[in-house]
Formats: sequence, structure tokens, C-alpha cells
Amino acid sequence: MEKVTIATVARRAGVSRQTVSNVLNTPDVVREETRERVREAIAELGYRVNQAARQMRTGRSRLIAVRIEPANDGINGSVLDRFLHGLTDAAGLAGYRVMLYTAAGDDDEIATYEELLSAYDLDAFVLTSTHHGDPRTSWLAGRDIPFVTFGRPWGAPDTHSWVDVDNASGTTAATERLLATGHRRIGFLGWPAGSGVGDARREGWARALGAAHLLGSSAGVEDGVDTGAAAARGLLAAEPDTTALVCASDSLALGALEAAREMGRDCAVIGFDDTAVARAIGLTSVSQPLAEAAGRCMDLLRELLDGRAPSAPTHVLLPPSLVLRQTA
Amino acid sequence: MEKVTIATVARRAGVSRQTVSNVLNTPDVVREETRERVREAIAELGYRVNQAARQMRTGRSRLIAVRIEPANDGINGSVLDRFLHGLTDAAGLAGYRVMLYTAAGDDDEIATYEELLSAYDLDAFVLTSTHHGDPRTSWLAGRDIPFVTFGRPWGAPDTHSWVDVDNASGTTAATERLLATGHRRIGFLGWPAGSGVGDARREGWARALGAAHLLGSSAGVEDGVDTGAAAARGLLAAEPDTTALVCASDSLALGALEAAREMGRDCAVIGFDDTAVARAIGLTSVSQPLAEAAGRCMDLLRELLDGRAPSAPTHVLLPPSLVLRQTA
DNA sequence: TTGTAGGCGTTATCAA
DNA sequence: TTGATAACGCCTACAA
Repeated sequence: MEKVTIATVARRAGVSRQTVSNVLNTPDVVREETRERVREAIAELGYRVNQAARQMRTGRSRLIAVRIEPANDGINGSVLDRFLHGLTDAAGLAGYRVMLYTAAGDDDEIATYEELLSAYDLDAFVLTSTHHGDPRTSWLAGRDIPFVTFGRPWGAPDTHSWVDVDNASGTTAATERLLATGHRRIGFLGWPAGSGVGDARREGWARALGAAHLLGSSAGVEDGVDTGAAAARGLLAAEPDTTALVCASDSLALGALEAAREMGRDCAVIGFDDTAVARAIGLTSVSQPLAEAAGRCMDLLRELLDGRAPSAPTHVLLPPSLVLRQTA
Repeated sequence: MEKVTIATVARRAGVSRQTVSNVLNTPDVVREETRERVREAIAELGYRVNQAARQMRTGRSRLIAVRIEPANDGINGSVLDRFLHGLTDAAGLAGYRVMLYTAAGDDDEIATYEELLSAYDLDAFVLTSTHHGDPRTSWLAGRDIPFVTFGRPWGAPDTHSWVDVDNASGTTAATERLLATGHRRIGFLGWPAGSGVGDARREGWARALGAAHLLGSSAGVEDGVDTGAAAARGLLAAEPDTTALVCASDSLALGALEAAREMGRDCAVIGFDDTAVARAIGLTSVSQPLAEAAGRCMDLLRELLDGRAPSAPTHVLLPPSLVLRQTA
């Protein structure tokens, strides 16, 4: 298979290279008849624009970079995986490709930005795992590099576009489900105060209980099955009439189930993230719409990249959904 | 920040552009003193070669493509995730970058190859999830496109390089562990015969038992927690003296644990893949060395890409390891 | 050992 | 509406 360039197409269609380029990039400037002839030639020859050459002229690569993190030590690791798949799909539909990189910490990641930008002319970045005092966003913003975060900028000003999942509404839905099935004493098993996500999840539970004029106790521990089990034991022992637990993660929920079983307590449990573990053991869990989140990230990116960016940054908050299984 | 090109560096170092290029690509041809001067200029200016320009000249992109699959409906989905992370790391070290794509089936994937090759000049592909009658390898091989598979070519001739994990040795190790801890009646819970991976895992168990002059029963069912539980119930009921079960997956193992608990049987269980679920519930499991597999894939790719490919394709078979937890 | 010339495939500019 | 020309940054061939 010979290399088919714009010149091959031009020859076949009997026009100049420039006309072919116009058909590709500004079709409306070419006479209809010519346009058709060129399109036929393109189809017959199976021509595809060469990104490298285009990139050299335009300075744009149609490449988007995302960091792939080490599969978290645990149970919640597949979240990024699913997001990545969705992003790759959405990017492909928009004519972009996703490039992966790894980084050991924020500074290393910023060094990687420099490398990717100067070597590959990356068009944009999608950041995940945003956190308090995140230096990455200000670095990118300071250089006017298009980016979107999946996760809101905790504690920082909302100066860029982001997509996030409404954590509070997830635990609210979980709590309401438990209320609807007759539970009246519903505890919350979460993380220590201070993490944006964790606080939001606790808040959602508290709000739903408040709306029903009920009270509930909560515990905050580091994420993990064992820590969850220990905390649940404490909670259940202190509150003999607690019949349900809303948890900030599937790990904690798994621990809670263990504790309840050991104690011979009948206790409904709802986790968060709908991980493989939840699916495997039949744990009812709050599921994040990851494919949609990825799609929205791509939408925002396209706005940025096509120059038709809105004057103000856009923020998208997606509602999670409750996946009912055996535990609640 | 101005754009720094090879010309900027040349000016700064007081040499020609060609000399800079030589320092980059064939350093040994440049006098030491000149080389140093150029290197200093490069460092001072923060120069980085522009991949697009290089690619236009050389036809090589330093890009490697991998398909990201939808997070499997189950418990074993994180395997690809960890492999991807390892591959991204290894590629980065070797000066390559990983590009992602999705595909709905083999034919769609082949269409994507064409697109990626002609548009982005991809240097190589890493294929995962090889299977019987896989059309992808022959397509790539027929066009002399460098590729490596993670997973051997089941049922097809070994005409390309691949990396795989020695499944049989994994279940052998699991079985030997059980033998060493005193178990004498050890069953196997696997998949229906016919899948290369599943057959190998069963074979490893049978081999270890044979070496100890023991016998054991096995069952073959579709992967899943419920199917595993049902099969384990059958196995344990039929063989009252069975005290341990080696399983072809963590899903099956989870089912086996459930069954044993229900039946009040004390039964050691070992799973396969060391998934998040295994870590979460303390399941002893056979772990695939995914980071190493990724590194070896990259090594093979480099051989192919550097033209120093061995005359015959290379095959790498890596031993998995047993991760001991509470269940065995 | 170093420098000069040309071209990779595309698009922007400008002229026809 | 179409076409000629130059330029993006780099590398290979060849000349000095």
C-alpha cells in the first residue's frame, strides 16, 4: 500500500493540493462539484490526513493526556479504569486520542506536563484526583493550557471548568431508600472530616435524616475493610437499635457487613462506588456515572479547544444512582 | 516562553543545526568539547525535540497503542488496569508513550489499526485478550507491523513474540501450599474445558496432586460467584473429606467460601488473579506479575522497533506468585 | 568533525 | 473559487 498524501488525492481529483486541504478544513469555500470530486478521490484512495504534518503547521495534536494511577491498593481502584474507558470513547468520537502518563506526585506530574507539551504538543489535559492545595491546576491555568478536572477544586477558587459527581445526593438517595424500607435508626460510616468527598457523603446522609426528623450516629475512620469492621462494631454496640448503615465506600461497607454478621445483627448496608466487590458480594451501592462524566469532560474540553469557550468556566455536577442488591 | 528549536540551540552553542541534531542522535560523531557545549545550551534553554517534526522525517512516532476494554462486568476487571499502568511506566522509561483506543470487536479493532497507523504513524501495538481464531495478529503480521501480545496465541502458530503468565505453575504453587499445610483432599473449581487459560490452571493443580500421588475432583462452570458457590456445594457434598479448594478465579473462590460457610465446612480456598476482592476479604490468591509482564512486553517491542530483533520470535513465560492471606 | 541543501505532508498567505 | 509558494522543525545525504 503506497503512501497516500494530499498530493495523491489532488492528482486523482485533478485539483491542487490546496483545494484538497480546503475540502478537508473549510469545505464551504470549495465549489460543490469540486468538493464531491475530491471526496470521491479521498474515499477511493483511503486517504487520511497525517497528524504529524498537520500538527507541524497548526501546532495542535488532537491528543489529550490523562494520568493513569497505580491501581489503588484496594477495592476502589476500578473507578479510574471505567472513567478512562469512557474518556477514550468520547475522545475518539470527537476526533481526539487519549495519551497516558504516570507520575509520582504532583511535582513530577507538572514536569511531565512540560515534557508532553513541548515534545508532543498536547492539546489538553484531564486531571483526576483533585485535592486540597492542588498545584497542578494553577500551573496549567497560569500557562493558558486547556484542561478540565474530574473532581471539583477542593478548597480552591472555581476558576476552571470541572465535572464532578454529586456525592451528597448519592448518600441522600441511599438513606432515603433505607427510610422507605422502614429503617428508622440509620448510621453513617465514613472517613475522618476534612476530605471534600468524604464530608459531602456524610452531609448527604445527614440531610436525608434531617428531612425525616430523625437522628443518627456516625463514625469517621481511614478507608479499609478492617477499619470499617471495627468502626461498625463500635457503632452497632453503642446503638442497639441501629438497623442500617450508609457507608462512604464499598470497603467500609464490606467491613460493616462482616461486623454485623459476627455480632449476629441484622443490619442493612449500602456502600459507595459500585465496585467489582459490590457486584461480587451483592452489596447495594451508590454508582457514579463514570461514562457520562467522561463524556462531559470531553464536551468541556471541546469548548475550550474550539475556541468557543464560554466566558465563565462551566461546572457539571452529575447525580449518582443507587444500585440495589441484597444488602439493602 | 519562546519556542525553542534546534536552531535556537545551535545559535546559543555557536554551531550549526546539524551539529545539534548529531549530538541528539549520533553523539559519538561529535567532538567531545562541542558535544558538551551543545548539551549545555540544550539544558539552559530547556530544549526538547519536537516529536511531530522528527516523526515527519523518520516516520516513527514513538507511540504505542493499547486497547482499553470495558471494565469487565466482574471481579477480575482490574487486571488490565494494572497491566496498563505498568506498560505506561515501562514505555515512558524507554521514551515511548501509550495511546489508548477502544473497539467493539476484532474487526472494529482492525479498522482502528488502519486509522491509527495512517493518521498517527503508530510504532507498535500491544494486544491483550488473545483468543482462539484471533484475526488481529495475522492482520498485523501480514503488514509487518510491530506488535506483541500479552497472552499467548491460543491455537494459532507461535509466529510472533508474546509474554504470558504461566497459569499452570500458579495453581501448582497453590496446590503445593495446601499440601504443605497438611491438606490431602484438594478439589479444583474451574471453567468448562476448552479455554486455554482455564485448562492450564486445572492442569497445574492436577500436576501437583499427581506428584504427591493424590487424587482430587474438579468441577467446571462459567465464571461467577453464584456458579462457583453452586459448584462448590456439589463438590463438598460429594466429597465429605475435601478440605481445600483451588479455584480458577477469585469469583469462583468467593463462591466457594460462601458455600463452605453455609455448609459449616472448614475449607481452605485459594483464588486466582489477586483482585481487589481478594485483598478486601482476605482471600489467598495467585497473583500475576502484571508490572513485570508489561515491562517485558516493552522490552520485546524495543527489540522489534530498534531493528535488533532476534531472528525468531521471543516468548516470555512469567511465573505468578502466591499471595497468602487468611483463607489458606 | 562540521556545515549546507532539500524534503517529509500539511496549511496559511496571497495572487490569479 | 482555485492554485502557487513558503513555512512548520527535524533529519539524511552530501560537501567542505
